[in-house]
Amino acid sequence: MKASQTPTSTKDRILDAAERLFAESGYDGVSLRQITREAGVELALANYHFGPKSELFLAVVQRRANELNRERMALFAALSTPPTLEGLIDAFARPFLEKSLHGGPGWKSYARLIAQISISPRWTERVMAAQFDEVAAHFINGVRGLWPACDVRELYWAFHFMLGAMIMTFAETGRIDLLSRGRCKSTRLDQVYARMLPFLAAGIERLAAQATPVASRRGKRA
Amino acid sequence: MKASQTPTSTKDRILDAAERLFAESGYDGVSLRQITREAGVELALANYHFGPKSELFLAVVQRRANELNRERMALFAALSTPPTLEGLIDAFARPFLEKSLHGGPGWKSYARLIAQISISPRWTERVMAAQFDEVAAHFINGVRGLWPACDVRELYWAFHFMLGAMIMTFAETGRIDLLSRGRCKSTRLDQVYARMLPFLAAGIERLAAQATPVASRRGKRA
DNA sequence: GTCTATAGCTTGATAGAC
DNA sequence: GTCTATCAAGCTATAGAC
Repeated sequence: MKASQTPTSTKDRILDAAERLFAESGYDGVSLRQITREAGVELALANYHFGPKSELFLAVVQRRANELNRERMALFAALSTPPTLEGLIDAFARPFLEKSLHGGPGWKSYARLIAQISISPRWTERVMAAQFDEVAAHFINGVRGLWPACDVRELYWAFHFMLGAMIMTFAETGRIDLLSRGRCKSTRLDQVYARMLPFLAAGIERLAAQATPVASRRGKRA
Repeated sequence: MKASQTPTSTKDRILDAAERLFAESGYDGVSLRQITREAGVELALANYHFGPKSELFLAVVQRRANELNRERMALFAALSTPPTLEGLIDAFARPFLEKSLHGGPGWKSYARLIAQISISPRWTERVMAAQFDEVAAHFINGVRGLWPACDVRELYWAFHFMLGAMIMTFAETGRIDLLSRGRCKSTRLDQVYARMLPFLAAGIERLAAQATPVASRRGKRA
């Protein structure tokens, strides 16, 4: 974007540090002092550039949300017509996977941050709905095209379950590593992803099929 | 348990208030002053009864974890032999559903608290693994009995996705209410649960079937 | 844009009287 | 077990010099 050899601007240094720390300890678990210390800048600069702490938090979320949404929309646009269900799920989830795997450590932090926000009613409306509902609606519409006679509510619920599984996956909590005594590794996102896709596709298919009148069923099969 | 007409002990008043507030704002989002004020007791009593704040937090989690685990184990024990997959999922998830629906407001708070803890690596080992791994292993073993030739790792991952969907459901964030413009209601846990069960069963079945050598497949079907 | 200095509060924890 | 009082540290936010 910016063609210059300055290592990183003060604003970006603050955003990076805030992202890392918020992801680790949550909004209330981090102070502006910790953030500016980590960023190597003076305390007062956080307020100067972003205003109050809550605005800094929103700025952290927004920075990557736009990029994520753009990539998701691009993948939706590139799908075959009609798309496959797995294609739709993949278009929604893959940008997160790719960023987390190859986008640098900031994206890993971001994934954990989104996980916290997704779970907390406190940020649901201001952050989740505001940033992600448009793309979510796009996904739902795509699935709807595959089961036109299915009650939409089933598809909303299916999306809700999908979100839960995705968030858990990208948060990389390490829980499954402990439970499986090391046989599974949360950090091997590529391996988890390869299982998540069929798991979610099967779940969505069953819900949709159950709610579709037999007379109007297409011969849909994996 | 305790046959007395005392309304509630100081310890329980503190636990109840802490549960409600921690669930709402997270560990760092609540002060001991808020908790004791809400409980109607003096600040110093929190420390007297529970020690440092972190210990109070653990006490809040443990109080209901034992009850939950006991009920889950009872349901596992009452399953048919061999159990059905939906029966196993139900045994694991239903206690949470019933408590959240009819156990009083404390259980609703508890559900949100567990959601936060499940997502945060900070509490994964000390809380989630310590409190819930035993029952989780029981669940996995049950599923394993249904697909003896299936690689266990697939079942761990399936459990991981299931947890994500469950947590998202019981947290009742209201996200899906906004996204669906009121057509779905997070608070109608009974309705969500009726969809969650087949969704998860289908997902687990597909993962297990994919990883099971064709030669050893039983004629398993919904 | 950056820095120092500080105001005004809140925090977790405890000491000591009852 | 409960209360009051308090400490030392941390917090967000800002005013004002450069």
